[in-house]
Amino acid sequence: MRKNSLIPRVNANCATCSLRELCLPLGLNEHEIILLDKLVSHKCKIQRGEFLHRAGLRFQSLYAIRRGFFKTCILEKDGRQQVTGFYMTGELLGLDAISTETYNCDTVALEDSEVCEVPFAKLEEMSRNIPTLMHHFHKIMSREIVKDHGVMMLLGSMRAEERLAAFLLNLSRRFVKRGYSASDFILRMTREEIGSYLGLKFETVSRAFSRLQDENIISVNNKHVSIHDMDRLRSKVGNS
Amino acid sequence: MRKNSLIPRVNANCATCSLRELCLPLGLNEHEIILLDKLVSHKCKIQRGEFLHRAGLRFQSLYAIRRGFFKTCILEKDGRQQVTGFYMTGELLGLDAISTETYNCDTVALEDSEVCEVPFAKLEEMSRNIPTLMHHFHKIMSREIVKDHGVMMLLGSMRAEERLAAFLLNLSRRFVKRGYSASDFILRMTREEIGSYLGLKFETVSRAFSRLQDENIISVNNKHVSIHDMDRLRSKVGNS
DNA sequence: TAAAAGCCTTGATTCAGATCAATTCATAGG
DNA sequence: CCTATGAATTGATCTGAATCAAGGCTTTTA
Repeated sequence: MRKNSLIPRVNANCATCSLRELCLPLGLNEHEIILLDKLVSHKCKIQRGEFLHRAGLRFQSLYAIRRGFFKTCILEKDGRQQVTGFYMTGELLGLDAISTETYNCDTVALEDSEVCEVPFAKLEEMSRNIPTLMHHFHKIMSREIVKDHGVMMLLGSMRAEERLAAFLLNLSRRFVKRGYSASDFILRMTREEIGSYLGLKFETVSRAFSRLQDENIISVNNKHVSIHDMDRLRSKVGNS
Repeated sequence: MRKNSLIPRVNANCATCSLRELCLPLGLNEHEIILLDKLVSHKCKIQRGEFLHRAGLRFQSLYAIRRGFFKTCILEKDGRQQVTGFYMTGELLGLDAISTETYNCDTVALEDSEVCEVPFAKLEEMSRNIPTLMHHFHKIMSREIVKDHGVMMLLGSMRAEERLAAFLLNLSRRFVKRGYSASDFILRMTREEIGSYLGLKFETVSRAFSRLQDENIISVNNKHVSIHDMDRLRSKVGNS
C-alpha cells in the first residue's frame, strides 16, 4: 500500500464476509478463520481510477478484493501498455510481486472498490500452522498460472471474434460464481482495455461486438452486455 | 509419473547437485538440504520425444529438471495445440497442476532428459518446518506468473521479428545462468513449436530467422543459432 | 546406403486486423 | 445546463502474417 495514508482503513472481518468461500479463507474452520482475521486487519477503499499500487513499489502485502473491480497492466519502456488481467471480488492481487519483492504491474480500480490487506510475511508464518491455508494458497497461485496459460492460448491461436466470445464467457462465469446474472452485466473497462488484454485494437473489439450483436447472439449498449444465446456464443470459441 | 514403471529411477541428491542454486534448494542450509534429499528420492530418465505426463493424469508430484529440455502444451478440443512453455535444467514442472489436482498440459522431453520427482504433499509438509523452503517455493510460483505475463505482452503487442528476438534473448539469458554460451546454442525445438509458443506460423518464424540473419544480427544453421550482435538484437525488442 | 518422413526455406497470393478518418454518443466539469 | 473531453462506432484503405505451393535439406529407419 502506498505510504500516503489518506486512504481510509477499517477493520476487515473474514468470518462474516460473504466472499469467504471464493477467497483466501476457503476451507478453514471457525477457529482458523479467527486467526486469519487477525492477520487481515485492514481494509482500504480505492476510488475509481486510483492506483492500488504502481509497478516498482516494494512488495509487502497481497490484497483481496472485497468490493469492486481492478485491472493490472505492465508498461514497456517504449510506452506500450498491456493489460495483464481483470480482477473481481474474492480474487487476490499481487501474486506476481512475490518473486521480485516489488510490484511488477500497475493496479488500478475500474470502479469504487475496497480491498483487504494481507501482509505476506505474516501469511507465510500463519500458513505454517494452518496446512489448509497453505494448500489453498498454493491452489490460488496455481490457478493464476492456469488462467494465464488460457490467455496465452487465446492470444496465440484465436481470431478476434473468438477472443471476444471467450472473454465474455469468462466474465459471465465469474459473475455467476458471485451471484450475479450470467447473461446480463456491465463492463467495467473500456474497449481499449479489452483490446489490450485480448491483443486487439479497440476498433477491432468494437467491430467484434457489433458482429456478435448482428448475429443476435448478444446485445451491446455501450458498457451493458446481454447474452441472448449462450450456446452460440460458446460455439464461437474453438470452432475456427 | 505414469504407472508404467519401465521408466528407470535412481536416487536423487540435491546436496551434491550442481543445479542447486537454480532449483528448489536455493538458500537452504546443509541440514535442510539433507531433509529435502529424503523427499526428492527419485530421479527418472525420459527419452527424447517421450511424455513426462499427459494432460488429465492425476497430479501427485512436481518434477525438477536435472538434465535435458521439455515443452509443455495444451490441446483445445478442436485440435489446436498451444505450446505454453519451454523448460530447462533447474526449472520446475507441474505448477499448473496444483490447482486442479490434475496435470493440465502434456509435457514432452525435447532431448534425452532426467527429472527429480518432488511429491507435492510431502513438499508442503516439509515446508511447514523449513520457512526458507516455503518462501522460495512461493517465489518460484510467482516467477512463473511473471514469466507468463511477459509472454502475454509479447503475444499481445509485438510483431513477428520482435517476438523472435525476445525469444532468443530469453533463451540466451537462461543458458548463461547455466554456464553455457550466451551467443551460441542449439535449439531443441522445431520452427513449428517456436511458432506455437510465439503465436506465429512456422513459415513466419523461418522468415523472421532469415531476416535477422540477412541483417547480420544472428546466423542460423538449422537448429544452431549464433548471436553476433546482442545489442541490435535487443534493440529489435520494444522498438516498434 | 537408399528411401521415406519430417523439417525448413522461400516465393506468390490472400485476408484479418491495423491504421487512418469522420461522426456520434456519453460522461464529467465548469 | 451546456460544453468539453473521452469513448465508441463505422467506413475506407493498407499491411503483416497466414495460407498455399514447391523444392531442398536432415534425420530416421528399413
